[in-house]
This record gives sequence, C-alpha cells and structure tokens, in this order.
Amino acid sequence: MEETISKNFIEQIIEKDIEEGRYQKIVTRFPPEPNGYLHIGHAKSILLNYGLAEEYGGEFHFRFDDTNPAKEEKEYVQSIKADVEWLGADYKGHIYFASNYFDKMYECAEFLIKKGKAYVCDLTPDEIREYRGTLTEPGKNSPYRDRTPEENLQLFRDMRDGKFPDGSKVLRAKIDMTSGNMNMRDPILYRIARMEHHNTGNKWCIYPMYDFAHPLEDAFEGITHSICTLEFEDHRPLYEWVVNECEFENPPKQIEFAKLYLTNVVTGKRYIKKLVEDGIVDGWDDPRLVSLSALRRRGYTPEAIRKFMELVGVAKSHSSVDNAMLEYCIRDDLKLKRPRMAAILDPVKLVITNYPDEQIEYVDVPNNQENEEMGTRQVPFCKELYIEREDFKIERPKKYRRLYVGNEVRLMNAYFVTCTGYDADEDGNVTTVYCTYDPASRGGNSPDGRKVRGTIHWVAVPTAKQVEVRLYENIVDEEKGVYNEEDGSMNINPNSLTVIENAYVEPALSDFKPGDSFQFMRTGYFCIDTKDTTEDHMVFNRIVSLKSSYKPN
RNA sequence: UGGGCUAUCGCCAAGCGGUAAGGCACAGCACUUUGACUGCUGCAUUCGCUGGUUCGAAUCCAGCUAGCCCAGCCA
Repeated sequence: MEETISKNFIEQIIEKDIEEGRYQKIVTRFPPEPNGYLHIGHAKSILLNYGLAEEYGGEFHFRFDDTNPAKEEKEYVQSIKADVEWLGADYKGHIYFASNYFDKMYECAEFLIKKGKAYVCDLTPDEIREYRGTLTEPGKNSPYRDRTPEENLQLFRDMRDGKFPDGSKVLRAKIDMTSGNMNMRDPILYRIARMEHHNTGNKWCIYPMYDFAHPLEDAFEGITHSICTLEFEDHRPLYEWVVNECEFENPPKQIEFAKLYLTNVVTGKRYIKKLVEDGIVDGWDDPRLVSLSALRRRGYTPEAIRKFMELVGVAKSHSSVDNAMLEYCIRDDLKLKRPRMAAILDPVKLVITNYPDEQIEYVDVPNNQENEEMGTRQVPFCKELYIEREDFKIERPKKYRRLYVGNEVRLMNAYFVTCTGYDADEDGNVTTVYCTYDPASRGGNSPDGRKVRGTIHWVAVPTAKQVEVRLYENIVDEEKGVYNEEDGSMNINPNSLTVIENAYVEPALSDFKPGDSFQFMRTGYFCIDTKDTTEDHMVFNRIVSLKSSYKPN
C-alpha cells in the first residue's frame, strides 16, 4: 500500500507557482533576529523552510535580520548558528546578514524619495502616534507629507550624514493615512539612532525598519517564498507595496503560517528570563525549557524534532500541540538506536541465599533486544543485587506478577529466583528481599520448560555505580495552566524537578560520555548531562518516561 | 459598519461539490526475557451556528457566533 502524505497549503502554493512557471527555482529563508536563543517554535520555521527547499530542489538561505542594533548581540549569532546546524538545516554556504545590505537599502530609499513615494517627517514620536489615529478612527496626514522630492532627498542625506539628533526625523512611506490597516498609514521606513551595530559598527546612524528592510532582503537574495508567522498577515500589503514600488522584476511573496505552541510549556522570552532570574531554572538551557539548547541538553535528538514537525504539520489555524506528541517522537527515535541498560532508581537489596558468597559471574545481555546489530555486553551478577522497590510487594496487588513471597520471577538475562522472605524496619519499609535461585535457569530460561510471568531488572551490589538522576515534569502546573489570571504570574509545578542522589547503574555506563543516551529498563530514556557530569559524578537527565500499562488495583 | 485571520474527534491535521484520511492520546485483546516494543480492534451518521443553492454541501452563497492579531522611531 502506498502511503500518500497530503501536501500542506504552502506546498500547494509552491507547486502551483512552479506549474505556472513563475519561478525557475524556489528559494526560502530562515531570518532570525539575533536577540535571543532559538526555541522549538523556531525549529518549525527552520525545518519548514529548509524542507521546502530540499523538496523542490531549491535553495535555503540563513539570514540574520539584524536591523535594530539596540537589541542584537554577537553572542546570539553564534548560538543561533549552532542550533540551526544542529538541527541539520544545511544552508550550503548561504548565510547572510541584513546589515550587509544597508547600502542597497539606502539606495532603495532614495529611489522611493525620487519617485515621490517617501518623505522625511519631523513629527515627534508622540505626534506620530496621535496622527496615526486609532483602530476605529482614520489617521490624518502629516504636515510634512507634501515636501518635494528634492527637499526630501536633501533632508534624508542629512539624516544619513548625522546632521540631526536621534529621533528627530524619520523617513516615511507615502501611502494612505485613512487605511483600515494600520501598517499602511505612512509607515516609518528609517529612524535615526546612534548605536554601535554588531556588524557595521558606527558606519550608520540611520537604520531601516523591519517593514522596509525585510522585503528588500528577500528580493535582493531572490527569495521566492517568504514564509513567516500569522501576526505578519497585516504586513503583507506593505511587503507587496515595497517590492512593487522598488520595481523588482519577479518579487517574492509572503506566506503566513501558524506558530507552534506546546501545552504546559513556557515560551515567552520575558517569562523565561524571570524563571532564570528567580532561580527557578538553571539557565536558558535548563532541561525543563524548550529552547533548542535545553532540548539538546535534555537528550532530544534533531531526528526526533524533525519527526515531530512532520507530524504537527503546517496550517493557519491557531493551535497548541499536546506535548505527548513530542514525547512519542523522541521515544520512537531512540528505541531502536540506543542501548537498553539497567538502572535502579529506588533501590532495595535482594539476597540470593543459595548463591555462593564471594562469586561473581558474567551474563550475556543484548544491548537492545529489538536490534541485534547492537550486539551484547557482559554484566556482572552475584549474591547481592539491587532491585527496584516497586518490584517487590509484601501483599500481592491484583494482576501483579513481580516479586512477592512464594513467587518465582526472572532476573532479566540471569536466573529464575523464588522469593522466600524479606526484612523490614520498624516503619514497615522493606530493607532486604530474600530469594533462592535455580542454577539451571542461567540466561533466563529453565530447561524443564516452566514459565514465569514476571521479569525484573537488577544491578550487582559490589560493581554498581552510584549516580545522580534528575527527573523532569512539565514546568507549568497542568491543572492551573501557564499563567495566573489574576496577577499574570506563572503557575509553577513544584515537582518539575526531582533529584535522586542514590541511584545505581550497571558498571558499563562508565564507558559512556556526556550527551550519550539510553533506555533504562522500565523507567524511560535518559541522557548523561553535559553540564554537571564530572569524572567521578555522573548525572543523568530523564528525557522521557516509558509508558506503563500496569495499573495497580 | 476599523482592518486582517481562524473554526473538521481530547490534541494536531487531510479534505478543494459526490457522500468524513492519517498521527498523537485513550480503551480492549494478543504477543512478550523490559507490564516496554510490536500486532490487531475500537474511537466524528458528522465538519462553530442558522438559513439558502444543488439530485447531492465540511466543501458554493448569505447572515450570525466564538477566538486570535494590529494603534513600537521592535522583529
């Protein structure tokens, strides 16, 4: 059966354009402003644009939209570049800076002035706001609107040459102050601002606004489809006005799609900043956040994120994706390609009373039962083991098939054991579980063919490695939602981070490096933390837990 | 009478006038040396609402309702 994946609306537009011969080759772009770290929402845009270019044999451009030096820093350029590359969006050398087009943009501005389509306006910021009108009332023309092209040209050149103070004049497009679309009420094209730019230094004291710069950047690069998010829909008429008035031959077109929202996740920059400042999280790469660096540190793979974006799709309806879908993607990506290891998060000692006291033997364990190519490893086994506290019950719950007195289970890949008793402290907490083993069942099968219903994992006490394990939950309180309606504060889930100091793992884990990930049997997928792991202290981040279909009662 | 956009299962999302794809989630069964994985089964007589056109409408038309975006010399 051929599975047909339906085309999203952008693919349909592109295919129609190709069919009608509008473009010989399609060119897309990802244009971040270097003013912060990328998060999973940006990944949607990156992978969408990159994927489209790949799909139609076109080009994908990576461009920093750095037209406002007040907000931008070099540091962000580096982190954004690293994240884009990590995601696998290969821009094949097409990396650009909007600021490198400042000269050409300036030329376009003079062109519009000469055409009588732009004018220098002396109104103060307050006056400009006043003249703009409101959402329901039209604006009125600036008294400077009818200056001659010659006068405007001279004034604009004087602006460029630093003859006026910051904020004293702007260049505006001459469009329509009565338009229902606020963006068309003579939008500002250039402002005066004496600031050092991370790329152009002090060369300019005037900087173009987004609405003027962006369509030009796209046109200069031969972008065919300029894909952005829904809030720019109102800007499209202005985008078209700019490329048309500047008389580009085959201008790019702007297409808008819905941003990605995840349930129970904080994406707002200022809220993340507050979480960091209040010490609630560890920094912008705290594994509970959804910045790309946080996801990477947590152990998410680019493959999983790509898969996620494929599943989410692209449309125009406002939506919020359940993060169970993201979790599914990372489980699905890791399950066949990473080893499965034993780890005991809540240890209880198990003693095999009829096993030789000092003996240590090694049993063969497949690295991944579903992927034979991953081979096997030798795991030490002995008289004293750690097992999970939940794998032994004093009273047997219904349908429970792990350890309880009298029951026989399999120690995975090792032996059948039968529970003979247990010790408990005065509070009733189990301290030791006693079993006898069947020497004939080595490897986990009995030659007499008898079956056991339960299989549990274990770690040998003398060789076990003590590690720290960090479990993460949604940082947002699921019941109450993201924000407190009354005062706008956030509803933080107090259990968003659980630190387990005395977990035990099998010795083979010592051979792995920070960034490596595994499945811990019956608990979930984990990644060795890249920030806090040291020579003698391993820290594991839980990427995602495994699903369980066992429900007590 | 500001402008723009959106509305299909709990969550995404196909559908483009011919009688509701798929995925996630959920439930049940089977299998199992991880109660995982895998496999199978179930899960919208109905597409925001109301009318209209049509042999036939989620798809076309009209009117309504709800939600989101826009009044930065931010992007």
